[in-house]
Amino acid sequence: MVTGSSNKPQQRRGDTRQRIQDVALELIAEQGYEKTSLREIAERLGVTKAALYYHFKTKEDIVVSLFDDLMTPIDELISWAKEQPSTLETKREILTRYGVALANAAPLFRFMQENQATMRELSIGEDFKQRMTGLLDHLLPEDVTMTNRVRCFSALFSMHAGMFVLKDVEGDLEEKRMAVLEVATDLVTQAHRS
Amino acid sequence: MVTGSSNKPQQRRGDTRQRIQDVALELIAEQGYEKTSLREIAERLGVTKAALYYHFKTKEDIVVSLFDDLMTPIDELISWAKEQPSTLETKREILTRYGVALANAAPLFRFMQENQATMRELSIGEDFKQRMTGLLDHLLPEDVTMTNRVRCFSALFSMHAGMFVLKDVEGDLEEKRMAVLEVATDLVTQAHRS
Amino acid sequence: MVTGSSNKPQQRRGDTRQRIQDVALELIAEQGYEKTSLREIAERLGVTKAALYYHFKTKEDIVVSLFDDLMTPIDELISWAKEQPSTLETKREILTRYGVALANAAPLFRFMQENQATMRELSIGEDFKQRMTGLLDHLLPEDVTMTNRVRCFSALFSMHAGMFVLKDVEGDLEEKRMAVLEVATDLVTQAHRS
Amino acid sequence: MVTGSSNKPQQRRGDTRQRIQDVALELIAEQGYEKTSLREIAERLGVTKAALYYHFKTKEDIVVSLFDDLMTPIDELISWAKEQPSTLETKREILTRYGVALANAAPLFRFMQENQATMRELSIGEDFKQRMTGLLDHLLPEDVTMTNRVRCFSALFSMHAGMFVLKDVEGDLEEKRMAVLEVATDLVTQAHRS
DNA sequence: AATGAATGAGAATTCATTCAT
DNA sequence: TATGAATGAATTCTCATTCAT
Repeated sequence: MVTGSSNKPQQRRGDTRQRIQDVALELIAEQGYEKTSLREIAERLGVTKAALYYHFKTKEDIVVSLFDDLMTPIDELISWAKEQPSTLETKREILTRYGVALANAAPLFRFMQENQATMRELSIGEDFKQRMTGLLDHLLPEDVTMTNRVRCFSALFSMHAGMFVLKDVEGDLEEKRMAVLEVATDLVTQAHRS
Repeated sequence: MVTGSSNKPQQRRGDTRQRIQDVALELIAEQGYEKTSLREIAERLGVTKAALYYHFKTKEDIVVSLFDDLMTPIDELISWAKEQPSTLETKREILTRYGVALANAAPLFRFMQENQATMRELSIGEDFKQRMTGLLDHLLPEDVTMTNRVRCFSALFSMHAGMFVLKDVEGDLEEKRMAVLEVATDLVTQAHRS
Repeated sequence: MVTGSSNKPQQRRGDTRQRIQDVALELIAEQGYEKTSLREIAERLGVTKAALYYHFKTKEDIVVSLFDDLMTPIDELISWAKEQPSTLETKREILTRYGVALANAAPLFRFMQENQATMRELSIGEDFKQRMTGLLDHLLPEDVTMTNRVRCFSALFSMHAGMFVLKDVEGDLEEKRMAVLEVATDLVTQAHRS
Repeated sequence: MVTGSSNKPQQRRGDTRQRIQDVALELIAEQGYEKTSLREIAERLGVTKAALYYHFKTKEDIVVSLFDDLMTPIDELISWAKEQPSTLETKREILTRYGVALANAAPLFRFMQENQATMRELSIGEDFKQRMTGLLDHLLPEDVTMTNRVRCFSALFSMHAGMFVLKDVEGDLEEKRMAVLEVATDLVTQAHRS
């Protein structure tokens, strides 16, 4: 992930902003938002706290910036879904694609999953909830009973909780991913047929 | 929620410890663990910070004490499950009872759900994970494929995530609860039959 | 030291005051005055902090009370010295007797030695300094040069520093005590003869 | 003692670290380590407590830093002693030089003398004891009886206790210093000859 | 002779943030 | 593109002390 063409330890230039984001994500996913201090981030990067403020206006800003990269694929997925017919096939494809997006931004989802209290105050919380609702709309069947709604919700939710919760279950990672996707697909399928 | 019939702020005697727990739970569930300061708790109670330290050794201790009351019903549920035959009927009953325990300690589950990063460092994190695994064992079918494991996990998980996530879905609270229970039961049933 | 006629762990009665003093001395000698809290003393005794306040007015009071027992023998020594002729023989006897007093109250002297900064603010500091000066007067020769004054001071000082400083020198305790006394006597003898 | 010629409180730049050390030493020597709070140091300097933490990691760190400057001359003295022949002349010179080092760092020695209980927990305690033992080795005669050991110990000890203890004895400071040195030299000489 | 409950003052430390250079 | 120096506000926690019972 680090390109590292130079050999001088501190001197990568131009990519500082990116490196801040990398380190911030890593630390925050591991320790939580409030437990991760700017001092810690700066230290691990070998720069001063003040340097962080050259690149970002506030601590919150750093986190928000992380989500910018995440939201795009989801927005694209929603756009794509909007133009498809509302078939079971489409719904399955949505879940599959969502699984890919999720795998590509695993640490970020972990952060979201484990810092919900923080998310709520970080503006992005609301942003994300909207995306989820957006996706949900495309999974729901015509017959929107409460049970079906829960089923679809559960499908989505299980997908991005599953990854982290299953961490300490033995078994191949890819196998787990498939299993999660299967269960989610089942749930949506049942909703569709009921 | 506070049982006291009087509303004079200072005059209840002897129940301070309980009142600290009540207020702490309320605030922490709302704002998260790290965002909730002892000053805030004390102020809302009309006592000094030092008073909190008379009743609890540390901030962490307050939270841990909250979980003591929660763990008991779950432990009892596990004990009960241990002595039942491993039938589908039993599994359904487990979920039903779990749902009750969950409803009785809703704010605490909300806290857990939304402060997972914190839980991990609060010792109780591990404690709770063990209970979950304990329950899971009694839900799993004889044929433990990965998919089935995920199904049961998903059932359990959906139950205690569901309550809060469905908060802003319109509909009667009791109806939602029933729907969640139904979906969870379905998942376990499928695992059992597969 | 503890009389212990009863067998119930907490129930020794009547001697609480004494027990507070014992524990306080022990802890303070070990950790210093400010580092030793009343909570710690109370806990080690199995009583509440409030109980300490039944027996002593303040924390300082506890320490002051310890010195009451110490000062008496020294005062007696000074009184005795006052009535002796100012011979070398008398001076040697003073040192010998001082050595005994010192051995009898070793932990207290250790406390004094190691908490001088505290002593200065604890009133007793001045009290003790007066005693020292009183003793010194009886050791000084007629010819009071600065050097002789230092010699006598050094004698006295070495005696009550010696014990603790020599702690980690190998050798029999009694042997060390004798050596210290010998050196002190030498110093006073030289002053006397010069 | 502060070299600065100006008396404007805020305007010196770049020397803050040094100023913190100066003020800390002054206050701690006067009141003891635990009685001196960072607030007090900061206030007297006209900066915030947080500024202290920019320059030093902890309160303990401030004190430790003070000793760094002190240890060097003593280490040099020991090194020097190592290369001299073990004659009486050398030993006298050691004491003389030690007296100089002592005079140059008087407040620090006063702090050590009066806060021994604190020193023991401040790591530097052990450091210093080692230096003392190092010096002692070069003062001891070939015939190491317990009495001789005490004599040398007493010599060293009297030197750095003497300064402060003699504070309230009337007489010229320089004269006292000479007297102390004389008595110490006498003690070592006797040990050498015995 | 002692406890249970509390207080007020203050401690050390940490944090996000700012700004002149 | 950064750093060095600092701040203000907060935090957790500890302490000696008090007082009604």
